[in-house]
Amino acid sequence: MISKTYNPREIEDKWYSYWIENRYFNSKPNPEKEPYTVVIPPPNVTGVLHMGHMLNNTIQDVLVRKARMEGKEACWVPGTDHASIATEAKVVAMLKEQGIQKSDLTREEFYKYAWEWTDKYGGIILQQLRKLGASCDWDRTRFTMEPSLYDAVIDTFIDLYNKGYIYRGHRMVNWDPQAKTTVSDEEVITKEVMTKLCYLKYPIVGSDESIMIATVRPETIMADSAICVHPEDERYIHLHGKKALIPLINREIPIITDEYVTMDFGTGALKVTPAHDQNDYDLGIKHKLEIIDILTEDGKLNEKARILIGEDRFVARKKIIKMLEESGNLEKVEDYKSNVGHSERTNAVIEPRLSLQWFVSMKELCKPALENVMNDNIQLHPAKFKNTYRIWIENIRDWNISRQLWWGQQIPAYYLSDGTVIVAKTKREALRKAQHELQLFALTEADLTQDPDVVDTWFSSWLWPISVFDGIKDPNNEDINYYYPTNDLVTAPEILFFWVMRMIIAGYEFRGELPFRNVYLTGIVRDPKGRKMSKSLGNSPDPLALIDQYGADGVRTGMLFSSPAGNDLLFDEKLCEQGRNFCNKVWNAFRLVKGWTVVDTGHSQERLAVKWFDAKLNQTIAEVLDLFGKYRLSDALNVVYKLIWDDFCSQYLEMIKPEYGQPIDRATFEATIDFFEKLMALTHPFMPFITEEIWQDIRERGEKESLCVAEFPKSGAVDTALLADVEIFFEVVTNIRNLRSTKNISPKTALPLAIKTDNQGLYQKFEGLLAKLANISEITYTSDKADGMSFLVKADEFFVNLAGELDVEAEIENLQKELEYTLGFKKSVEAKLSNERFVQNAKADVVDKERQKLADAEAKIVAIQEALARMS
RNA sequence: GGGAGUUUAGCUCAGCUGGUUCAGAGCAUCUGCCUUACAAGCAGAGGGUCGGGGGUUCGAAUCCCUCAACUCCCA
Repeated sequence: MISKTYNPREIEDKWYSYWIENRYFNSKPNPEKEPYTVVIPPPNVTGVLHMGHMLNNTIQDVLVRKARMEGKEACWVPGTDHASIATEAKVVAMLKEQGIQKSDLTREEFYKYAWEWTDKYGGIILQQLRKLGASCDWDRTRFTMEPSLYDAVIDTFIDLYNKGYIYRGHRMVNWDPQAKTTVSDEEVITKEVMTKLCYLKYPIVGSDESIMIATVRPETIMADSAICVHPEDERYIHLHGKKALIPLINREIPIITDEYVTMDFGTGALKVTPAHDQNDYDLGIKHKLEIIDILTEDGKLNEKARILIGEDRFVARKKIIKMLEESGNLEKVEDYKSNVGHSERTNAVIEPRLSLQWFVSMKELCKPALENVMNDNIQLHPAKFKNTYRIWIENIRDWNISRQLWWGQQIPAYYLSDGTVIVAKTKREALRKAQHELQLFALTEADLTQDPDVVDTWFSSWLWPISVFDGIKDPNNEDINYYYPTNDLVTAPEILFFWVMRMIIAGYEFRGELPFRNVYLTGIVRDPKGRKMSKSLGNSPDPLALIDQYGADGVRTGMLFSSPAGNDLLFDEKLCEQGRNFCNKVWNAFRLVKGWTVVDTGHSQERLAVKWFDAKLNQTIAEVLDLFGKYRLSDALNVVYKLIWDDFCSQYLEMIKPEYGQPIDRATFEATIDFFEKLMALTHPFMPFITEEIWQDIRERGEKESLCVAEFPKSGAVDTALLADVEIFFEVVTNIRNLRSTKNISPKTALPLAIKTDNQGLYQKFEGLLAKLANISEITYTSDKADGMSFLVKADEFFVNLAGELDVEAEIENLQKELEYTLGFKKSVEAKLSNERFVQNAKADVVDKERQKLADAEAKIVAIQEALARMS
């Protein structure tokens, strides 16, 4: 006895183990097959599966499973990212709980803890992906901090340094004074904060006059290098070239002009503080101003400030306002809303700070990355992202790659006591270089100090498509030669720049080739109200709980139903419910077919139904393949959904279904099993578990057979004439059912039908099916009229004898409505055709179509008018 | 402040290079059904001035201009 509802729990683990045991997901280079490669966007090793991963990995699995079934050597490489900031933060927090300070540990000791932590919690997410059905080659699991990938990062650093792309320089960086590290732009969260806008008077040297500036950072006036006004600002023209005095410390600074200044903001005069603001820094460079850094690395004022030394920047702000007030330099204070950057990790206010950092010069490197996306060598799906990509890459800045952290790949730069830099893979190598190239033969390893910083995490993940195949370390190995370039990358648009673009750069730089051919950009998973899913809002469902409740197949299809590429997905559990219901529908179709007894009659009783569904199936397979080619997976799924639910279940199975307890003839049965098998194959990429279960049970299978390596359906010939005829047939059926519905006649009551048509042959074909689907007792053909309610399909008239009272009035009304509509239709067509310019300008086939429409409409009008004449 | 994108049924979205009375799908809604595969279901139905305005064209949801609203990215 097969269960009335589909029970995913019993089935999913069984088949996942079966797939793993039989190593269907494992791949090795096979020259006889075309490779199909996908590398997973490595989730943070600290990560836990969330809805974004679910969507992203479902899409990858659909693509990979389809490729595998198409006979390609499918290889999906899983792995995790060491995520230096996130992981280090978690390890530091864990140590703190144990009463250990990071500063108490040596780097080596810290690493021990970090690895312990990684081994313990890392990769939970990869376990969770198995529940989803992800068909990754788990033997190939990689981690960005494992030795081989670590080496790749170091090697590429040295390579880029030697090529002159990596340099060390003073730059304005985002400084977190609490964590005492730089943070990347993406780790800075800007928040709107209420602050005070202070209007300060700077006395003009050699005059009684003063110039007023507005600032939200009065504590930085001691770092001012100039006052800047717009060159055309009439208020200040007389001050050009003069000097002003910084209040409290009375240092002289020049008054300069630059068009950068907005005349109508504040007073139109700007204090220029190159050490503590990015824009001021740029201005400072342009005008060759002095750079005075008055802050320590933990955000306190240093001795260069001359006053308030040792005070925290925010304490100093309060104090200096008071001091300025007392000295008479403070004109007024206004409340002011401003956007202030905060550290994602510590929530400290980010300080723009000049520091000595490592950079990658991007201008040259990114040229092929722009070119090859613009010319579609690498295709973005949807293509609308090309524009954004181009604009961004055209405005690219040099990439700050050093991070003041421990967990990550340590920068392979060694310093001599005089500051000389030697970039080399190891200390020994660096020493050798120093001895040979610098002739410093007396040097020992003890004289060399390695840079304590690590590289930005993206500096390792940009190698991912190469490094997972060890293509940096061993550029000619079998794997990299076979699997690279990979085929499809599936990721979120928000890391298009941080990650995707950099992988493309790395691909061309280190392999001379693109890293992947297609980039499928998913949307962001949001809640039904359109808000981002977040822990604090508590609006993110637990993916594993969803799988438990709706089944992995249900959740997978639920996610895909409503997520065209590039569109955000407004996730609602109802979608999973729909997915689950779909599974149930498939399951019950299976139960029905499975329950039939088969009899050998020597012929097929339902040849027409079989021929029709064969055509429909082939047509839909072609459509699905086309949609896959365009990466329109959501649409592909919807097409399959309708094929199964509407065409297969609602129509086909009802056509061939024997009376209760009756057997089915073998030919029809075999055809149906064949269809079912193809449908399961077509659906497998979307719903791997239920399709495998049914596929395995619907026919005898051999020992090692599996749907996941069976052939993906190919489309065959489509009998379009038959499809068109069946459409007419369906319309007749719907009309009859509609009549029943409005007249309250049970579907169980068989009704006689009379047809007035010039095309008797068409309907004779469908007599048997008409009887079944519309419960028609007998069919007669008439050249005149017959008793009963009538309706029209095309120009043919149908009479259903309802045996009850005829509602002539209602019928006349219906006919009149239809007549009105058809007359209007005819009129609009005629208007078109009588328009000379239309006939002249429009394409011939468009005009022909219009003529055909006119003829059809005229025939229909005649039929309706005849019917009306009979009624009255 | 600069840039990109979106706006079509109650909701989420299709609608490719203008051409069926072109206005579509799924979900939701309404009506009637427990019809021996499935009530997680079946049969049927209603619902939209394609954001507003203007233009090009024989013809515009589709192309152009403009206004408005929303979203994202960079500053």
